[in-house]
Amino acid sequence: MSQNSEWSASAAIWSTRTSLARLDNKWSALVVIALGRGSGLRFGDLRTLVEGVSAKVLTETLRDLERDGLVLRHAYAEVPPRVVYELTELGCTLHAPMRELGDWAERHAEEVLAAREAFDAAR
Amino acid sequence: MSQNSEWSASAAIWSTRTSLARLDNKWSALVVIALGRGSGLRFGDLRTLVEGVSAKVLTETLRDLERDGLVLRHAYAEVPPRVVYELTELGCTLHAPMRELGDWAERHAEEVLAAREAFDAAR
DNA sequence: CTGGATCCCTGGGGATACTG
DNA sequence: CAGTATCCCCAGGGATCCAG
Repeated sequence: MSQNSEWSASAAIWSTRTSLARLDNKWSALVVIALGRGSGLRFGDLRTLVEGVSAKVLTETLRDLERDGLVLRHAYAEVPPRVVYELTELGCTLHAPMRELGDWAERHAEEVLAAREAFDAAR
Repeated sequence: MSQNSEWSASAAIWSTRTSLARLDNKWSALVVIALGRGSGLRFGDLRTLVEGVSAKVLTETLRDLERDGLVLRHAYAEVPPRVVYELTELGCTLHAPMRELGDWAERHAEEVLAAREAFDAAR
C-alpha cells in the first residue's frame, strides 16, 4: 500500500460500502435532504420537491428508507388519503452529513462543470 | 407544500441533484475516501482498498473523477509502469463531507441492519 | 390523493482475455 | 503493473394504466 500500509482501511471501507449502498442512490439522498428541512411532508410534496422522480421510484425509495429505519410513514384513513413522511431519529443523524454533501455540490457545481469542459476541450 | 411553503427548496435540490450525480456512485465515494486518507495511491492500491471493484470500473471511475477536477493522475514512464493518483484541492474539499458520510455509515450500520431485519420480520 | 401493477429499455458494471 | 477491449446481463428506473 505504498508508504501508508499501516491503516486498516480495507475493512473500514468495506463495511462503509455496505451501508453506503443506500446512500449511493441519488433519490435516497434527495429525499433525506428534503425531509430534513420540512417536517412532515406529504407524498405529493416530495414528488414536487424531488424533481424528476416518478411516483413508482419515490414509493420504492420511501419504503426502503422506512425499512432501514430512517423514515416514518403516517397514513391517515381519510378521503382523500393523506400520508405524511418524516425522518426518524436515526434519519435525522443522517441528515446532517447528507446536507453537507448537498451543500458541497451546490457550492462547487460550477467548478466541477468548468473542469469538465476544460477536460473535454483538451481532447 | 404543507405548512412550510416558504423555502425555495425546489431549485436548490434540483441544482444539488446535478452535481450530486457524481456522488451517487458508490465507487466514486469510496475512491475519494480512500484517496483522502493515503496520499498518492497507486492503481493497484486502490483496487485493493476499494474491495470488489473491477479494473474496468475503477479505471472509469478515476477518469470521471479526473474529468471533474477532483483527482490528479501522474503516470511515470517506467517498466513496470507506475501510476499514482491523488486528490486535487477541490477533491480535498469533497473528502471531508464524504468522509463524514462514510463515518455515519460505519457508526450506524448495525442500527440500519437491525431496523431492516425488524421490518422484514414484521411482514 | 396515494400508491400498486406492468411493461420495457437503457447503461452500470461484472467476467474474461489481451497489450504496452 | 496498468490499463483496454468485448461481451453480456440484469436491476434501476421511466411511462402508463389501474385501484382503494
